[in-house]
Amino acid sequence: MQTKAKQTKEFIVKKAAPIFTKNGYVATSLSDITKATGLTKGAIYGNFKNKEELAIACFNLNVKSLLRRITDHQMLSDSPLEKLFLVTDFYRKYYDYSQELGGCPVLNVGVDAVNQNEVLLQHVQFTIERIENNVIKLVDAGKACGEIKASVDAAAFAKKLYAVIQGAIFMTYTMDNNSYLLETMDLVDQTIITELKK
Amino acid sequence: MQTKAKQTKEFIVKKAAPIFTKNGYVATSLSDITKATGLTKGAIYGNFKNKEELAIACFNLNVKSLLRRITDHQMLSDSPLEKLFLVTDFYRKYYDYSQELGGCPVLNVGVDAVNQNEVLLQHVQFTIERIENNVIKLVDAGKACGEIKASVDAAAFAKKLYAVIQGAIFMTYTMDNNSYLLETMDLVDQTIITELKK
DNA sequence: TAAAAAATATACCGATTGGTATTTTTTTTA
DNA sequence: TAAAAAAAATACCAATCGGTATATTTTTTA
Repeated sequence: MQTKAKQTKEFIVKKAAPIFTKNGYVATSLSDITKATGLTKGAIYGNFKNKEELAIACFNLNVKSLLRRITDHQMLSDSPLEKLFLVTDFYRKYYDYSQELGGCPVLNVGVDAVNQNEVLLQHVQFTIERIENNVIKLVDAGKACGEIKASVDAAAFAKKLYAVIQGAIFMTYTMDNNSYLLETMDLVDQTIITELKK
Repeated sequence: MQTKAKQTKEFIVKKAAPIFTKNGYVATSLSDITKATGLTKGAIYGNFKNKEELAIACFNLNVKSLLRRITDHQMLSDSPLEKLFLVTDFYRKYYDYSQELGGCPVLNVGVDAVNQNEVLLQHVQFTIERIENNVIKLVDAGKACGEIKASVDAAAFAKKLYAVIQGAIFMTYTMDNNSYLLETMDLVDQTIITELKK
């Protein structure tokens, strides 16, 4: 029962996660983390091998809460097609929600990690694949229950869907204008209707 | 005729621009730049007030060549509607082309600058507005010559178009997979046909 | 509650950061 | 071509970087 150890470790990750998302890997310093946690470097390095291991733990925490939120939101309906609309619905509120993560972890860490940190990049790639697989399963389920055209390429749709969503997130953050997310999600809804709906 | 001065200045920017795009502002050090240029810090600081001023000059150079390429590509047709298809066509080849810029300057500097560098962010925002305005003008011209529905909201379309494009760029770079750009541009073409084309 | 173990704090390390003052070299002007 | 001006190189600065060895404190075990 090593309660204390795990508690501190979780505490550090919780405090550091939004900082890494907001600033990026290189721009986040150990002193940023000691300041945010009120702990010293000894405590940080007692719980994490190095800065990279901490950054990965932070990314994993952010992804965990993000995926939980998306999954929870999808429970509002049993229909696969409706669940797809609930995905766009989720991202309509994403600008608000993602603030507590320090921004969009997939977008920020993704851009940050390309050419900079191979391990972090692999984690982002794996996360994207997980999210796309969720969409693929929804499309397949929609086919099975006759809501979605059997001719639809689920994998191709999932790729396009997530690309469009990430673009809307980027624009909303960069322009500090939520209408990018709102209007682009409308476009996605229309695409779902015209391309997928039977 | 201060040829020498301007020459060196341009030389530094040219060498430093892809480094800033690739690594981001904080992760790019002065020693990266002295190494890439073969010059010393004295030469850099003799030509630029500080690192920020150099980063802005680098971003401006990248944007200049990017906009020139888009504009040039649009000259392949006189029809406004065709010019819109030429935009998606340009971005189908963007993964190759943007490598020489060190990545997509709008995406990379945008994500990097949010919460980190207000001045750089403003430059990114201004660039996005310029690109969107180009699209708006094309849509308006398309209306004027009867190619595009008069009911289309040009500004809203421009926002959605560029959001989708940026998302495809992000996914292609993060997944190192050009099919995101290809397939998403197909989606955009379909949207142009169904939403805009008369 | 005393001893052992674990966790945290302190103090330090060499390397690197952005930036500057000064000297040397190069270019321009006359 | 010599003097003046400009540009670039050198040498330096304090501050900060990630990381570590050791001392101290706290927690757990017996």
